[in-house]
Amino acid sequence: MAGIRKLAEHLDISIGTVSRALNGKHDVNEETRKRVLAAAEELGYVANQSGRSLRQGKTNVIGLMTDWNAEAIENSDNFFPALTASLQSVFSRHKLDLVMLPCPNEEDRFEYLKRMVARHIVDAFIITSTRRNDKRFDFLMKAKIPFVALGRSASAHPFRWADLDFEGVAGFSVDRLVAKGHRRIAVVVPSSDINLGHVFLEGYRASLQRHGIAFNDELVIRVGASEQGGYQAGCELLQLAERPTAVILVYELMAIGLYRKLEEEGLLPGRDIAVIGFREQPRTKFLQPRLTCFRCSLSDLGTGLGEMLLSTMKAYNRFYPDAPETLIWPLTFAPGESDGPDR
Amino acid sequence: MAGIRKLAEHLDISIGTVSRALNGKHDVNEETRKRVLAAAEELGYVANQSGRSLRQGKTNVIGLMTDWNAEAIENSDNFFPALTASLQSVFSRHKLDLVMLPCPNEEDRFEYLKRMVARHIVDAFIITSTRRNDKRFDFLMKAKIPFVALGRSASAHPFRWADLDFEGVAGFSVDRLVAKGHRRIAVVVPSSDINLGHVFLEGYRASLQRHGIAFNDELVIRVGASEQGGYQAGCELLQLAERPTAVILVYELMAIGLYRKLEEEGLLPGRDIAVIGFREQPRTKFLQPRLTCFRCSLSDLGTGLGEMLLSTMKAYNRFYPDAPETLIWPLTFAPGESDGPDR
DNA sequence: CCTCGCTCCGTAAACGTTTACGAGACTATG
DNA sequence: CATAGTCTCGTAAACGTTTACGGAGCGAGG
Repeated sequence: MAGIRKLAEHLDISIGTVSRALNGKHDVNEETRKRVLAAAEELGYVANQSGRSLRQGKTNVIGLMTDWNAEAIENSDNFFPALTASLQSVFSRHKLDLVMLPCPNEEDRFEYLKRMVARHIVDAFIITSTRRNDKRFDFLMKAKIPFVALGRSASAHPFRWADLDFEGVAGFSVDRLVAKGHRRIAVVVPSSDINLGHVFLEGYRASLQRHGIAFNDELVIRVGASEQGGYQAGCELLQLAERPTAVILVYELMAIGLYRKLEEEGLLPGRDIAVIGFREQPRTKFLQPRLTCFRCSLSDLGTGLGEMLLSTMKAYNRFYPDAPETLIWPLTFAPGESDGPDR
Repeated sequence: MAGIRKLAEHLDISIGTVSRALNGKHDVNEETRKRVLAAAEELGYVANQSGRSLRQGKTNVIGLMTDWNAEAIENSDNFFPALTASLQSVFSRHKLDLVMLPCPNEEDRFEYLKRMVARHIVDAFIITSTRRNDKRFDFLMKAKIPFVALGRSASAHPFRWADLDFEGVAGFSVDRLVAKGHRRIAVVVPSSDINLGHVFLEGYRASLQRHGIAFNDELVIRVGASEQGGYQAGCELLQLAERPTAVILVYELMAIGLYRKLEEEGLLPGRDIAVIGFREQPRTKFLQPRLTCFRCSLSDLGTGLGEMLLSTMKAYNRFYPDAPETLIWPLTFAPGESDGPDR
């Protein structure tokens, strides 16, 4: 309720000067500034964000847009909360607040984004769960709104993104399995249009080619990105005429369902079929035999994403989008027993 | 960029009428309203939130405040995301948006809240991780800002809250363990001032008394609300001169650490010591032997909380806070083998 | 003494809405 | 015909900031 006007007349100073003093403008006497700051502290004055936003045409708020229906929440398994922590800490140094924009998916994600843009509720976006064909990026670029993406897309125009190193993981996994003597290596990817599936498959394909192994479409299983999906993948794998000797999972929770299915069939990961998972998570740590997979620091990834967005916002008018920056985030190998003994 | 002014002159109508038409006021010709709505749709006009907020003195945004340092995120394990889904769906029906206010805890939670209040960034709050002595509630009530809490507190003034049924769980668990012949029942609670520990202990105490068992402070273990906390609790339990025959964990992830410690000592839950966990989670489902615990529908709890807040906001000026409403959320029993066979 | 530049501050106009108020054009009622 | 009431709509004043502009005061240089 304070208001800058109250503060000004309490100090017997014009509101313009008060505003300048609080915002650190240089054309104000240091003595005056001290008085203003002291009075603001005393009266508990904080600038009303609506007024400021209206005048400045910006809100100092960053929006993290996520798919957020019940299923997505369950399967994302604390991924975004872990990311927000480091994002938050990067942004807070620049007086920016982070809010999550949970898209309830009943309506289209594109419509949701458009509404958020029109409402002028945030200055910039972090877009996640990128699809291969994702209208959101061209829209944001046309609207000249800064953003970065977590994940790639097939947009015609370049934009800034960060992503996990799917190519690296695909190459490493195939190399390792081939070295152990495997030739029939299946891969399980999410069935949705989410882009990471495509990226991983490209890496997988290239790796096979390097080893002179023909790509076999039958060995690509597409299921939901969940535990249940992993179970279903297990069913499909075991129904193949010629059973694969190894399988790579592109989403971590799938490992849980796959293990369950294998156990039902009396099969043991690492002995009867080699299994490599993707990202290690608390829930996959308890699998027996221990899952061979990769580790990834989400907090560092968040920091990288945040700084990328800051640089985008700063440089926006000058050279964006001619200088897209991208970031491929490495994962470190975490060997278990599930991919079998070395040969 | 559209702006209501552009829209008005495109229609050759005053901006006042346009605004009234869009907001569904009754003093506008139906014919005119149709034209306005059509033009708004065509030009993609959506009201600028800053302007509206400034004029109306409200933002139509609800803030969900959470402790959100790295540790809290890890240990909350998808609890809040699951809650936001149902909150979101309740609020969206009333044209309200939900944002998460992640308090990075470096600074005091109280200061953080005060800043958010002064910034006028949200109309109402949902407060979580309530402490026994929590200054936030009295502050919000004095400031006349609507809120509900997830969890109770020891505030002098009544306010609206929802909470899990700790008393019910405590009573049920003690009853069950006593029926199985246990007399030396330990309990592990979070060591922080978080209020649920106190509530649970009261229920535990009352239950013991009903069964004529003396309360023994030695059997109350206080550790961090995490896997590691559970491990540490295991260490402390096993060091007691006279080992308890049963233990109740007031935070679910503790079970994982406790199992690990017991395994290291060659002890089996359910055979050598009875264990009852609190809320079942994906991560606790895999424990062997299966953990005896309780289930809870987070989405229904979120709906309840959301509606409680709506009613608070609506009724605010009339009878709040003289008519506090509270909600104790039930959990259903999910028996496993970890609490031993019946006798 | 005049002019220039510098420092500091006040004035007032925006930003995009909502809404109290009043006015004009009707209709109904007497 | 006068009056009151109803239905529409335009006018203009807020809401709380930030910021372009200009002016007052003062010292320095000519």
